[in-house]
Amino acid sequence: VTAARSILHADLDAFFASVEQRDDPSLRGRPVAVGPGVVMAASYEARQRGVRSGMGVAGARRRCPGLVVVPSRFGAYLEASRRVFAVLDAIAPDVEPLSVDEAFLDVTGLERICGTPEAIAHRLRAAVREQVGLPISVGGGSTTQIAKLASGAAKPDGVRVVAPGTELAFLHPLPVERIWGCGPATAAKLRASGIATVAQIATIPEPALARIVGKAAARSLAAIAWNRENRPLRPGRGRRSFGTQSAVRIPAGAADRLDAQAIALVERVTRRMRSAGREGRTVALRLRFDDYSRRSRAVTLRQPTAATETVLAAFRGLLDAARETTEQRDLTLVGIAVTNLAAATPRQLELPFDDGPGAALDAAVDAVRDRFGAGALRRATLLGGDPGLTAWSLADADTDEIGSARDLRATRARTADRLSDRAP
DNA sequence: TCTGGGGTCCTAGGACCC
DNA sequence: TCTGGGGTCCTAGGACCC
Repeated sequence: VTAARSILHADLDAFFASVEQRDDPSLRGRPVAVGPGVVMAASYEARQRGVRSGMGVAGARRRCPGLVVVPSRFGAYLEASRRVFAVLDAIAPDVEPLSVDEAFLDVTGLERICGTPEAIAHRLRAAVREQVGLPISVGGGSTTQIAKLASGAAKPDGVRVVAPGTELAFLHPLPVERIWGCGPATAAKLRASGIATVAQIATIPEPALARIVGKAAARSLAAIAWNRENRPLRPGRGRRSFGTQSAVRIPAGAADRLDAQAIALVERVTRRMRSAGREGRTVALRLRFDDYSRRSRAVTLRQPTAATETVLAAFRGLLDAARETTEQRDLTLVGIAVTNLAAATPRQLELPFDDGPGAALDAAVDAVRDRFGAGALRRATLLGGDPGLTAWSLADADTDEIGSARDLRATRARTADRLSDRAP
């Protein structure tokens, strides 16, 4: 027997659009869409007139003549997101980010100290409103599924907590596509078998359900329909991949035009990885064609890397491997993802310090050239200089753009001074 | 509503190892 | 030469989410 859990799901309302309305008072009360091209977020005023995210901007304007379309400002959204998460982290010990604008909070057992889930939810909303200036809705319940659905019911700008014992009454009338995790493919299979509501899922024996949607999906749907789902929260697990993609229009057989795209994609993704201090071992190519079919190719390297040249070489190999497909169909999207992430390992050597700082420096530089090649060494930085040990980190051209031989000499002079200070 | 850019997870099959 | 059971890693594709 496990104790009942108490989960909150906090979800910013029309996130990007709300940030725009917060930062530009003239947008408040007006229908706003964040674009360009495709609606990435629509304010509630715009939603009332039928604007939905994912719509083309042209279609959105047709439905909603007064629509104000503003360009997206991802920097501002990330900053707002960071501040919201700071508020959430102060409210509950376990916070699992689901995306930039939503998170689960585990408030199990906090009742005596912090109040009921409702009370916590109201406090959370007030804090986000005061400290970040954004509307946020909060749902609560005994499982992540219930909390997630409840926050949807709470929108906009509200709270909804599903009381223990009332979960099935809340769940069962819902159409199957409202289930978090039941998308178009699964919903279509269920509908084709005459299953339209969660209540109907609950009445079907799991083996029969498995024949419709497969074993794994059946197990998870059955658990949800009886509110037995017990997905644990995964606070602070960190990202699993870096990726970037770009919608293109490249006719069949014009694969030579892909190389410029490839370089741009690889540079963008490796730069982000380096500034996050991460490296990855698996490089994946994603292609989409004009009929929306997709192809992917992947390769796993022996060592994790975030170096542009290394990733680019791998990516070009994948493009080559996919050549037959790009020769046959028009390409509409090309993307890259790097997975199998690891923390970037600083290139670091530890050397004995027996013969004084000058000798240690020279030995370090020689050892580094030996180990990583002369070209790799652009700058050396002292990490620590305990008597007896020196530690150096190195940057190659790819991880440190300002590295140069002159910098190296300057660095050596500086570190030699510091080493003398520490020398016995 | 015909489609942007960023992610996550699952599954099946093959290769390889003991 | 044929044959277990168990495990890991990798690739391709699919589904789903915001």
